[in-house]
Amino acid sequence: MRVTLKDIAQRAGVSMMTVSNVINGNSARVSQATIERIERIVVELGYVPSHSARSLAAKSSRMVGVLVPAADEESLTISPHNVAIIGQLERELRKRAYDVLLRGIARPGEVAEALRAWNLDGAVLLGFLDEEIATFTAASTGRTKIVAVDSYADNPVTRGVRTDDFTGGRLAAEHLKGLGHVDVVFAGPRFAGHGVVWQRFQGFREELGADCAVEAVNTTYDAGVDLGRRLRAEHPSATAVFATADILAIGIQAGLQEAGVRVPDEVSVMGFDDLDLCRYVRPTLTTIAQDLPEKAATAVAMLIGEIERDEAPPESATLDVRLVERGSTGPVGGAAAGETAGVVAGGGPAGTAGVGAVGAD
Amino acid sequence: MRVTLKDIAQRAGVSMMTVSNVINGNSARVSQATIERIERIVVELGYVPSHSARSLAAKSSRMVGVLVPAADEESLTISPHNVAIIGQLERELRKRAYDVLLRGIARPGEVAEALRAWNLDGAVLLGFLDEEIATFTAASTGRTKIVAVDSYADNPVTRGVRTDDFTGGRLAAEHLKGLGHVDVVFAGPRFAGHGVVWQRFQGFREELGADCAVEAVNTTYDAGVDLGRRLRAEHPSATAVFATADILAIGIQAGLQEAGVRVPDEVSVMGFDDLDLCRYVRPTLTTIAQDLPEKAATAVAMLIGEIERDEAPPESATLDVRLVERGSTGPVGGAAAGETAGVVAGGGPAGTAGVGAVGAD
DNA sequence: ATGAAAGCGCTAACAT
DNA sequence: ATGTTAGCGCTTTCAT
Repeated sequence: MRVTLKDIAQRAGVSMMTVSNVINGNSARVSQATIERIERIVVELGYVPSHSARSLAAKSSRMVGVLVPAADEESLTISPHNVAIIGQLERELRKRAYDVLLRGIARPGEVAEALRAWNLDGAVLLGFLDEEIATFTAASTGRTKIVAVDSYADNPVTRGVRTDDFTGGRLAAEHLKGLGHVDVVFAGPRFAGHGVVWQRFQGFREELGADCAVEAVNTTYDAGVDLGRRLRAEHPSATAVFATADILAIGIQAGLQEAGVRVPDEVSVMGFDDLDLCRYVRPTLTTIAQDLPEKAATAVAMLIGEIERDEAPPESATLDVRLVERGSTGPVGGAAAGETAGVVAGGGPAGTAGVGAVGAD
Repeated sequence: MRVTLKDIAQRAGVSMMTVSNVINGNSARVSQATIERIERIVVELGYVPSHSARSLAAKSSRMVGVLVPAADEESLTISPHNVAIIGQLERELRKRAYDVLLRGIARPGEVAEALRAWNLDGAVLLGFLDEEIATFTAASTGRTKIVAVDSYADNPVTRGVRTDDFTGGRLAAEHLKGLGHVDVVFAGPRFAGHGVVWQRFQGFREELGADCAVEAVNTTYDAGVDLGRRLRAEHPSATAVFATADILAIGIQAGLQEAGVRVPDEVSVMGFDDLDLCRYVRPTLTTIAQDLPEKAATAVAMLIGEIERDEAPPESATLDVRLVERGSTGPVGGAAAGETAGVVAGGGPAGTAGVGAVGAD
């Protein structure tokens, strides 16, 4: 059968509590000699603590939930962006000896349920909409600390880690404007007066200093292809598209090319995230990069801070973004136009050539 | 405080056991009237069972582990292929009311530890090497049922779900041979006399009916690029490459193009897996497809079968594969050679013969 | 059809 | 520096 604390205690001729203290590193209360003896026996017998028992007896489970949206009970298609984060979260949590419960959420009520069922110490909410988060937290979360990634739904029980989406939008506009683009399409999922997409739009719009068409589309490759195909017909004068996700941008680019539109010579395309994917496609995708590992690390640090040191709920964190120029963006009018503006194509990476060239508005 | 069984019992004027039976659907032992009364109170009070307590008292936890390799304690970079599977596994398990513990494994001992610490009912091992699995299972796994995905390490305690890798290799060779390719390079991670890669190689080699060069490279985009760049120099006469993973093939293709080699006109490239990625690149990637959702569903079905019905350890399952032809493979000698069959093309410089792609240069 | 007792493996709060 | 006493919330086993 299972090796228990009691077994160790008997074998060592001490009480269970002493063993418990040794196991949990409460060495202050035990003599060096017994510590060593117990540790030897633990190894010898191959003792593994029961987390269920600990979770039941103590107020903590050393387990945190990573909760992701599950469209319906039928699917859990994790977005490439969330995928990257989950891996990093697991790694950060494991380093700190926390285990991870991975859970798709189909109905709002499932959040509170998951938290209480396993007596989770904390939870990371990944990519939920602001209004969903409000719903979750309305249903009292008890003692579980919560951090929301990629959400602007600040409220008494939820802090967040997010990218500086507003600045990301600004940088995108700055880049496109610098290349001479004025007539631009903003493509992303439908948004209202808040949330990640809204922030990006605000920043983009403000920096652009002009109106821009908005295309509400799903964040998928296929939706992008569809938009790319009809872009010329519906926005004949547009010279650039800014998509709120790389996967969408890549689809748009493919749709454009399929329709015979040259990228970036006729239409420039930008994405957001800087997934590995951006380097795989042709032209390579210009995008706004966010530091995913840091995002995960920050989320975990915030969570653990609250859990272990019972720190005051920290401020929500906003991480920096930066522009990554690749091949999918170029000066208005195409390479030719860029060159007549005075730049000598020297063998530098495509896309960077035009930046200084078209500088004047 | 927490709502417990006891609270429900008191409120309903019955014993805890009756409530417990209702909660667990043991309706045979309770009258219809009390069932309804109890269910009403459960909802009213918002009762959520404690999984820790249940796991402790019962012999089951209704939790299964999804264990993935973690190169070192520092990283958990889940491969795109495993990522897709994890999402599907979670979905299948959630449908059956099992929770998922996601755990990166850095040291062999961590497997047994994870299983026992949480009293897991089962575990899915994802993408471990055959020899690693042997190590895990050597350290007795107790009552926990285990299924290994993508492994050939059959042994008394581990069944597996795998792709028909041998046939996959055969199909690849058949396709390339049909296009006239004879001088071909096999690219994949180093392999010995067993395992996924070995199977693919065996099938490939046998169908090809000729010797072929083997390039041992890591399964990454960058390693692929590197190989692509030097392919012409090191294998001047080769007309095709078969890579054991899409991501690798995509890198190879990029490296080739970068070196001025046209794909597929001068060199054809094939991958394995059929990730979404294959449709995003140009030319689109010909590959061997495996049904990932089915793979996950099968793994879960096997696991649950063992857990719940205590079925005899089933046979390991081998899933079908099929060829998906896209733009990265073509007849030896290039489109020109193919055109003798009747097709006239624009003879464009870039190798953009992919589906729907129009020459953009 | 329902209940009482015992304990799963552990830890918190006090002893000593 | 170590031991004792009570549970944590649930299920099992055996009554009734």
